Amino acid sequence: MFSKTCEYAIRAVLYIAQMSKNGDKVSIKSISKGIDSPEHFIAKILQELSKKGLVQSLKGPTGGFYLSEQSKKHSLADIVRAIDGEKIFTGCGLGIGQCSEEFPCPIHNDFKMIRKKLFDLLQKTKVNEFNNQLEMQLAFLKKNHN
Amino acid sequence: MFSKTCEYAIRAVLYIAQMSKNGDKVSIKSISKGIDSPEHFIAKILQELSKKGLVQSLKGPTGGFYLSEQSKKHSLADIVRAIDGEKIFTGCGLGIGQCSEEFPCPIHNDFKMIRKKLFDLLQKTKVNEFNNQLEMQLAFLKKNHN
DNA sequence: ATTATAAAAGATATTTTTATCTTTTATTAA
DNA sequence: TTAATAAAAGATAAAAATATCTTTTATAAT
Repeated sequence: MFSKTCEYAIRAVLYIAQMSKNGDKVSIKSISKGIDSPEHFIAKILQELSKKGLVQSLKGPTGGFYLSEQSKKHSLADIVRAIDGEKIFTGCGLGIGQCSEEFPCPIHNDFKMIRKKLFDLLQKTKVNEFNNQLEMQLAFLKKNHN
Repeated sequence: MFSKTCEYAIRAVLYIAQMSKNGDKVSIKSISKGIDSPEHFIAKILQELSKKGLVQSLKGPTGGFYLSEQSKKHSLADIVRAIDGEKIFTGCGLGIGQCSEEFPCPIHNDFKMIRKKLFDLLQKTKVNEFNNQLEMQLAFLKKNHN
C-alpha cells in the first residue's frame, strides 16, 4: 500500500509522538530501535520529514527529535503525502495516466470509493492519538515488543 | 496500490477478455498497443500468467493469447494474487511483520476494514465483466483511446 | 518439408527503492 | 573554550522493480 520508506516514516512519527510527549527529545538510535528500522535509513527519512516541518529536531547533546504543538496535530495523510505523494489518493488503480470521470478505467468508481475511505481514515487520524495505546502496550510499532 | 507489473497484468487480461471473446487470439503486439505497455515487458508478464493458468496461449501463426471458459471466470483478485502475492490483502499497513489481533499496529483495525473492502471488490469482479463497456468505449485501458 | 509466425525462455540492462557509510555542522556540558 | 554529542548533508552501495534484447520452440500455412 505504502512504500517501505513511508511505513517507517509513520512508525517513526508515532514513536516520536509518544516518547516526546513530556518534552523529551528522541535520538535516532532510540527511534531506530523503537520501531525496528535501519538506523541510517530512518535518519534520512527524518531529515526529509524535518525539512517539510512534520517533525522538529535539535542537534547536539540532549538533542533529538520531537513534535511541536502544530506537528502533533498533523494527520497520517500529511506524512503519506510528504513521502509517497498524492498518487495513492488520486492515482488510477490500473495505472492509466489520464483516467478520469470522462474516460474512466473499468474499476474507476470502485477504486474511487476505496481510496476515499483510505484518505478519510488517514486524514482524520492524528499522529498523537496513539500515545496512550502505545504506552499501555495495546498497540505496537515493531514485531519484537519485549 | 499495485505494482506496475500488476497494473499491466490486469489491463492485459481485461484486454484479452474483450478481444478474444469470439474465439480470436490476441498477439502480444496487439495487447501492447491496446493497453499502452512496453511490448517485451507485457510479454514477460503474460508468460507468468500463462504458467499460472490465468491466460491461455498458442504459438505460431494465428496464435496468441485467449481465455479458456475457466479463465474468463477468474477474478481480479486472482490476478493480483498471482503477481503481487497475498501481502496486499493480509499484510500490515505499517509493514510490521507480526502485526496481528493480539499484537496490533495502531491502525490495524481500520486497515483491516479497508483491505477487506478492496479484497471483496477484487474478488467479486470477474475478468470478462467489462467486455461490453470496453467495446462501447464506456471504459478504457489506456490513456490515448483514439 | 519448408517457411513464416508468434510465444517461451533466457540473458542483460536500466531505473528506482532501500540501505549504508563518511564528513560536516550545530548545540550542549564540563 | 574545548570536547562530546547528535542531527544534517552528501556520497556510495546493494537490492528490487521495470524494461529490453536475443535465441529457442511450437504451430500453422504454403
